[in-house]
Amino acid sequence: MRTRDYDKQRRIKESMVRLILRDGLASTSVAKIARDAGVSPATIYVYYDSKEAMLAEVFRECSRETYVYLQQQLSPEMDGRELIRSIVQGYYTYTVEHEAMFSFVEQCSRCPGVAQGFAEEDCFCGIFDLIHEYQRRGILRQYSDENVAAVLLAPVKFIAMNRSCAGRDIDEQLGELVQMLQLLLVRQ
Amino acid sequence: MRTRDYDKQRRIKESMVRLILRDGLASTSVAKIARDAGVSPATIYVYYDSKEAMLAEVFRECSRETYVYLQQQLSPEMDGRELIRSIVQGYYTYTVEHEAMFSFVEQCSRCPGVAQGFAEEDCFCGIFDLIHEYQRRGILRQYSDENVAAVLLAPVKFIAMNRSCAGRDIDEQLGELVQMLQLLLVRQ
Amino acid sequence: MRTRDYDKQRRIKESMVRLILRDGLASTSVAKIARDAGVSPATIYVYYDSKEAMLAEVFRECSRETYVYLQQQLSPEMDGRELIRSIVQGYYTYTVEHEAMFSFVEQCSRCPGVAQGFAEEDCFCGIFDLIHEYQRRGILRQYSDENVAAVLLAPVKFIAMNRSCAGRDIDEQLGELVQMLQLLLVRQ
Amino acid sequence: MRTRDYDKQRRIKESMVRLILRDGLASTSVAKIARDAGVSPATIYVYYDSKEAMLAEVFRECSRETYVYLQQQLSPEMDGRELIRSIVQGYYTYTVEHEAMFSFVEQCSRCPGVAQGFAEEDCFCGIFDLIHEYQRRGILRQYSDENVAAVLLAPVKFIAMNRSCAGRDIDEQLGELVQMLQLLLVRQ
DNA sequence: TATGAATGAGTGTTCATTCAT
DNA sequence: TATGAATGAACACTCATTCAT
Repeated sequence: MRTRDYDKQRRIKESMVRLILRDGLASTSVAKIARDAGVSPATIYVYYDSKEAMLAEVFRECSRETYVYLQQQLSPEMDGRELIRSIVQGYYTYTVEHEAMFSFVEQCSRCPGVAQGFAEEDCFCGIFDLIHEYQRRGILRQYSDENVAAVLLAPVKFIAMNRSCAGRDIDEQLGELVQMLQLLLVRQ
Repeated sequence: MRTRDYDKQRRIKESMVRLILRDGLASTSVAKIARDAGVSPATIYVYYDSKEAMLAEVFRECSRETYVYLQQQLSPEMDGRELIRSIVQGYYTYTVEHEAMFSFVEQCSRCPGVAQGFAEEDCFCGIFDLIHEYQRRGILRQYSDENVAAVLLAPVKFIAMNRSCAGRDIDEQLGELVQMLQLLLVRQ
Repeated sequence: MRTRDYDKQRRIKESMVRLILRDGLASTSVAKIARDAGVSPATIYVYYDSKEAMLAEVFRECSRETYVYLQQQLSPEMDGRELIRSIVQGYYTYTVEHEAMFSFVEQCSRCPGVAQGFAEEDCFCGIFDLIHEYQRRGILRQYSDENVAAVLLAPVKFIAMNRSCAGRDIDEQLGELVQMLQLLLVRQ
Repeated sequence: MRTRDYDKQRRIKESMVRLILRDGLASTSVAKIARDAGVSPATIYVYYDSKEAMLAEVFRECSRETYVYLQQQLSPEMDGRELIRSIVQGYYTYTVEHEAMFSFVEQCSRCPGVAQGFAEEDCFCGIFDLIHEYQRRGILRQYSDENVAAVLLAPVKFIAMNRSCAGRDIDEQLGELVQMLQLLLVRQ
């Protein structure tokens, strides 16, 4: 009996994610993904029950990965300002360096049936644990988790998405955003 | 000769926007839109050159509308804190009350070929004029336009999108966000 | 607006029926039918909602046609023996001359989902009216409708189906069957 | 070396027959049969060269079985009327109790390539031997084999197929049919 | 302007079968 | 013998678009 080829599955995932960045979710068909991954369309159905199931599964995987990466950038030794800087910078770097995965997640999260019952915030919980610790120690202000997540992540995403048409220097802009969020969140 | 029927065009737009909220961009076909709008598929091509052109055109219209509405909520008589509150509250209310249009814009904005060469920030310029005025008068802090837009809009969108799974009271959360942004942007 | 081309629909029906005789129900695809009928596969869906709906609709049409033809062979002026002879001979002739339609009906009638809720006997009712008249006049014996239909139709179908491998003369055989059924059904 | 597992082959056959009753020949795939039988699709090809060969082989087996069963119901001690009754009743009982097998045979018998070169009558030969004996002894009338088979089997099949929609009592109907065939075939 | 008919190209998915173990 | 992986070809069906009226 032939055994499962996990490299094949990896190629399928990567093709899907890359093509969705290039052509958009609506224009990425199973046949295109298969051709790009160098497998038969039927092979995709060995690994996934349906296109939607594939999208949903990879969507969840990618969502998790982002936050796992982000968490690895952080350590309890950092002071409050460093923590904010690392989150903002790390999240930005990730979205830019994993542009395809990021775009894929963004598109899936707007798509009914794929993102169903999945909240981005849930992945953020590991980071919340750290933030709570800082809040308990009086280093960060005591805002609600939802709003902390909202101001830490959403503006970065906004900047990452609009970065191509921005005239000014992106590092400078990001630096300013870090300052703003430090001012907002870190108890002086 | 019959004249162009603007009611028909309106119905087409509304059907498209509503169906994209319900089924997603990828699952909304010209035929479905036509059926929902009560016209023939061919009729849609009287008003638009192609599906993509239709998406792009309505996308631009909807994007503009959001900011027109937002601007109407604001007046130069407001003090700084009121200004921030109005922007945040107005934007939130709009996204919730025009859920379909908002979801439509979000989906299109990730879609290459539809959102091509269109930046959300461009629509924001009317509001920037007002903000610049407040900054000149020393009421608001002098952050870059990009970052001001980022912190004012993105967190609201984030909250609006995740509002269904939030345990806590949404008004309370929004109130806190307003306070945070007032603290951040308004010179005390 | 282009109008419906009923000749096209006729060709679709005929292709379907002919191909099902040649290849069997299970091996007759929509694409094959379309190719044979000289239309696009998509065109078939202008006239029918689905393959199953098409089968069911044409099945009903064909079933009805058989009995309409049969009824036309009969007249109240016939005596009892002539009536039996005409039914048997007419039914046999029809199945042989409309072999494709007959085979199509036979295959559909075994297929769950196509023949659902359709009884061959229902089409026979016009002929039953005539038979009842003969029974009332004491010309035919008073057997139940179901058994009269069973002995009049089923053996003919049986012979028609097995006619290729029969060694003996088919007309002679049919003649004998007529005699048997006259003996059975006509009061002497 | 493992030996051929006849239980496995039996399960494959049973699954095929059962599924074809439930879903129809056209909707019964090798994969479904394998899943239902609890084996791998590849295993089916250990026992059969192809799907068509499998259908043809099991079709022949099932056809034969019916007549073997029927023959067992009969004995030379019976008088003419008993013989007719036993054939009719036995055949009916068999079709009802082995509904799946019966439906399977019926569907295959219309399918070119499966039923090719196979006549139902051939299986009937054992019974013909007995019937010939009765004819020689002057108990049954001297009709041709084809017509005897036609009137004995086809009406029963007809009744069995339409039994669900019949309003009247099925035993009563079958009793009448027996009487009719006794009248027709047994020399008084 | 407005339309239902028509379509070639494509959709997601399953097919019967073979491969490698 | 027995299998899950793998597949090219086919499946039923829908797509965005154009045609003929």
